[in-house]
Amino acid sequence: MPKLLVTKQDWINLGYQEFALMGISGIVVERMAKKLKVNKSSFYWYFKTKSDFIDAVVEYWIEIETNQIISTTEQALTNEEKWNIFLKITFENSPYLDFIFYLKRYAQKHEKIQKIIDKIDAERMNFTASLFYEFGYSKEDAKIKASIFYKYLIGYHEMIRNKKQPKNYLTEVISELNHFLEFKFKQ
Amino acid sequence: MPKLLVTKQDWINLGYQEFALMGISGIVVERMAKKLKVNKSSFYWYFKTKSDFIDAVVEYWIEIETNQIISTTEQALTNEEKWNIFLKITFENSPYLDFIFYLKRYAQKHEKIQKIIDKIDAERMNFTASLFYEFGYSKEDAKIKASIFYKYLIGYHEMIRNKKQPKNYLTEVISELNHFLEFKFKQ
DNA sequence: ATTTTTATAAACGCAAGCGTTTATAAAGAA
DNA sequence: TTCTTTATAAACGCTTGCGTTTATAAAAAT
Repeated sequence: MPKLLVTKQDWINLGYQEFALMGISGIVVERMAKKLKVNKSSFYWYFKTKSDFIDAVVEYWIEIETNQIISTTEQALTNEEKWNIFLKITFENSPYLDFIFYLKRYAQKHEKIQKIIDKIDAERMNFTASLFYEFGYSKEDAKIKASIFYKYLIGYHEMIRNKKQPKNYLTEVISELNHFLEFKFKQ
Repeated sequence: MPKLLVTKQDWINLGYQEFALMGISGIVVERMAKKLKVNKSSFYWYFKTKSDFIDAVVEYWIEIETNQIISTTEQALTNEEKWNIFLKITFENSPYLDFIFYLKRYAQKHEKIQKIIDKIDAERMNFTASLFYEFGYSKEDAKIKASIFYKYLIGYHEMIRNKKQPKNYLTEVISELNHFLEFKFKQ
């Protein structure tokens, strides 16, 4: 084989980035080829169709997005530490947060994707609920609070977009969370 | 003049619809012309550029979206009635809700639009806060509660998208709202 | 009754994007 | 060493979309 200029993963990484920035309309083969400084035939070598490519990108997103949140949080030893890490990870702004936003819109016409999204949303919600349960809520309350928390989280990110997030952003967040989350750790 | 097939407002209405469905990538002159069963020269007759068209669509959105919510709500006589109308209007699903979401993404590269959005968001938030103030909160509390409410509202719509909203959706909503909104009306 | 304005059609040239086909050079396998 | 596979380049045909230009018919103005 010739010297490999661009790997399959390079394409997926870029696709992930572009989709998070512009959604499905950001996935433009020739433009991505230009960015990777390679001919588009590289794309069609690795992926039969654009649709296959999207699938690969989504799979990659699943891998890094949710799994990382869960595994990172669960590394913590104490509940308080878990909570702090969880808050930091979930509320910290990132250019990739829009990925799921655009994916939900894309899913309007792609049932398979909608099922994936429902699964991911449920996983996140369940994980949050399990955290809240550990923190002292009953199972039922934990579920309800997680549901409210998740919606608040989405709204939060929607409101801070295109704004720079201050260093002490968690202070304000926690203060608002306290309006519907009662558990408190020693500070 | 010849018999007018398609008015300027027809174009704007369609643009409004398309943008709410697909964002900026939904504004495609020739596709819209096909939908209106007219030649695209009609478009370029009314609008010098696509950018001018977007501006007109945004202006239209401002007109009908926020103003309607506020004026409809304020028609109510009692506080309880206001609250009920407000809840119904804000939580009821509509295909046009995505307009502001896509507009926020569009605003990433259009500062003028971002300023419009900030203004609208502030207006909505202020209106909500003023409602909550009427309902008994202090001015400061009303502001905080409105801020939480608005985020919850956004998250709610993000979560029910692509799902059919049950008839009694308000029951669940109110039950969750009660976790951070204390005011209650006689039922 | 002309003339002007209005609103659309038809056609044009151009750029971008899709997916395919053909060519080719480097690496690995035989 | 020859043969095969791998990864990319170059070129092609086709479609979509942009914005412009030219033509034209109906209504309004003169």
